[in-house]
Parts: sequence; C-alpha cells; structure tokens
Amino acid sequence: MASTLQPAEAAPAAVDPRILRSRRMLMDALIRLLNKKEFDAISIQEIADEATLNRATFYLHYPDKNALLQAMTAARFRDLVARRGLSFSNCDGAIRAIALGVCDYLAETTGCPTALLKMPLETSIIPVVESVFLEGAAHRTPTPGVDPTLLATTAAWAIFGAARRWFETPNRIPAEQMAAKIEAMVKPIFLSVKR
Amino acid sequence: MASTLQPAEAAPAAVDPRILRSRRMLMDALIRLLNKKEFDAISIQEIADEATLNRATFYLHYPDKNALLQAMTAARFRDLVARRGLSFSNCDGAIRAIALGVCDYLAETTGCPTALLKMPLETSIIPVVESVFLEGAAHRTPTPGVDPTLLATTAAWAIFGAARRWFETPNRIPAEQMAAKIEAMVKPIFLSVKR
DNA sequence: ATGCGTAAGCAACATCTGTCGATTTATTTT
DNA sequence: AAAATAAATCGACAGATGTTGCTTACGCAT
Repeated sequence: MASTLQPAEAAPAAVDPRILRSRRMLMDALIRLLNKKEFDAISIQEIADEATLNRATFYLHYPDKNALLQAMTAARFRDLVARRGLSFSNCDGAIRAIALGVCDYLAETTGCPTALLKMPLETSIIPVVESVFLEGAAHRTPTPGVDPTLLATTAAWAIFGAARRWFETPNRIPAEQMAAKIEAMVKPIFLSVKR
Repeated sequence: MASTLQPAEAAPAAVDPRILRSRRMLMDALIRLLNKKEFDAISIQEIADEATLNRATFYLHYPDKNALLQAMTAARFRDLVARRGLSFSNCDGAIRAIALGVCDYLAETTGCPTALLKMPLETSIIPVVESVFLEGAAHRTPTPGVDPTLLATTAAWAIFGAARRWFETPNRIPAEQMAAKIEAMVKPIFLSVKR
C-alpha cells in the first residue's frame, strides 16, 4: 500500500507520455472490469489484458492491485473535487459541499453494487479530503496551540465514515440531505478548538 | 473481507473446541510472526506452519490473510475494551477513555514498528468502538429524529482517524494527552444534535 | 462404548503473483 | 538525424493461492 500523505510521491510527476498512457489504460481497464465483477475476483493478468498491456508493465507502475485501485480512486475523487471547485476558502457550506462530494463519489462509482464496501477506499479518499481542509487552513490565520493537521484528519475520517455508513444503508435518503447531517456533526469539530 | 457490523456473524458462535483451538492457534501464530516481519511479507503457508496446522485448515476458517488479521485485531481490541470495562454508561470521560483505549491498542500492538500503518485495522477496530457507543446509547432516552447509529459511526471514525494520525507521528505526545485532545474534538459531535 | 457428525490432515491441481534478464520500441537530447 | 535514455514486451522462474476429493482423528450424544 502506498503512503498516506504524499500524493506527489504517489504519482511522481510523470512526464513521459508512455507512462501516462499506460497508467490511464490500466485505470480505465480496472474501471471497466469493476463493472463486471468484484475487485477481489479481478486478477492482475485480467487488468493487463483488458488494458492491452503486458503484465510486467503493470508492475512497472504499481506494486500490486491495491495500489492501482488507490491511485485510481484518488485520481477520480480528486477530479471530482476539482470539477466542483471544492475548497475551504468559501468557508461556509464548505463542509457540506465536501461531504456531498464524498457521498456522490461513492454513489456514482457504484459500477458494481456491493463491491465498493469491501474496498480500501479510505486510504484513497480520506487523504484528498484532508488536503482540501489543509489547503483551506493555510488561507487562515493559524490558531496557536492547535494542530490543523489533526483537525483535518479527524474531520476527514468523520466525514468519510458517515458517508460510508450512508452509502451502505439500504434505503438511502438523498445525498444532499445526508450532506447536511454530516455538516451538522462535523462542523463542531472545528469550533471545538476555535475558541 | 468480513462484513462490517455483524461481529456475531463474523465469529459464528463457535462451540466446537477444535474450532476455537485452531482459530486461537492461527491468531497466536500471526501475532508471533508480526513481531518478526511485515504483514505483507507473511504467507499463509508460514502462518499455518507457525500454528502447526495444515494450510487447508486455514481456509476452513478464514477466506484470506486479511480476514484473519481483522478477526484477530477485533478480538484483541474487544478484549482490551472488556478489561478496562469501557462503556458509555459512565457518560463523562467515556469518550476520553475510549480514545485512550484506541491509542493504547495501536501503540501496544506495535510488535513491528512501521507495519501497523499499512494494515486495514479500521475494519477491525472501528466496529468495536461503534458498538461501545451504541451499547451506551441504548441505556439512554433516544433523542427523536436522531439516528444514534450515524452518530456512533461518525464518532468512531473520527476517533480512529485521530488516533491513527497520532500513532504515525514521529515524536508522539503521551497517549493520555492525545486522548484528551480527541475527546475535545469528538464530544461536540454528540452535542451537535443533543441541542 | 459405540457411532454419527464434523474438523483436521494430506496431496495434488490450475492459476496467480512478483521478479528477472534480455530484447524491442518509443521519446528526448544533442 | 543520430545517439542516448527509458519504457514496453516477452518468456521464464520459484513460490503463493485457493480449491478439491479423500482419509484420519476428534468430540459429543445416545
């Protein structure tokens, strides 16, 4: 599994078009396969075949299946965050927007219904949520004696956990409604130290 | 991977002493091996050998390595909770006690230093924390319109995430101090709806 | 104590995994 | 345009994985 907090290291600023192409093809292949079968049931051989790449090429980019899943999830979620322009600058409603992003992502990526739950998505999504918070915290006068990192981590885990619980609930309430609930729960985490 | 919320189903009320013996031996073997090498570097063959069991017997009890790790972690953490008599009845300080439990567990189980971080511990520990909260919530007059399950899940993820961040920090502050911080952050989650 | 049910042991299987060295092909640099 | 650099392919390897059919040994209830 890749490290938790260095997205830059995880995707080491690939420039060579061949590298980008291979990685994109692998991710696309995985997405396609995930619509057909469970993650655990997919072999690296299959992924490579589906991507029309040699199996050895896979290992050139990712140490194992999980690393690919993680990289792919992080990339897709990061993309969603970028598309929506999520940031912590426009402070109010930011938490709700982020929570909605996580909920939507979980729901949207539901190629295969029950499969997502058994995936190590937390290691992909949580760091991204965390970084959004941290980026926002940087724009702000630092409260002395408070570690913004800890705050960001705690909030990110709380949001993801809540969103995950929502997602695995049979008859879900609308994502927007859930996001509001999550905001109500998570906002106080930040206020807890703000004063 | 086992399901998230049915500990009873995960360990299906084993009665046959042979079953208990085998599972115990497998867990003990894993613990012993974890003190020597990383989880990823341990093969099922090794675990079976160390447990003086046939490899096929392993598959009789767990579908894969992760399932064993998860079952083992859940069992050990549950044990720690029981030893300390953690519950949510004695409401005040309960959150801190639970947070301390998680921190201590992470630190205590550090047979091999860096290995714990790469493990899917969340699926083992979080449900236990959650159940402690839920058990406590049962003893309490239910606040209408509030889903105690959601609260428990969110708090459990927040606590675990914070504890995990603490654990992976190079120069850690004492666990007690960290537990206090966590309490400060997490308590408001519950108050957020108690209104 | 005897016998039924079921767990544990055993051996063999097809497949997957991760890694290697050697070769070919595609970029970038000069 | 040619040379240098680096990625992709290929075949092969030892080992691990998950499963199966069969036999042996244990635990429990009669």
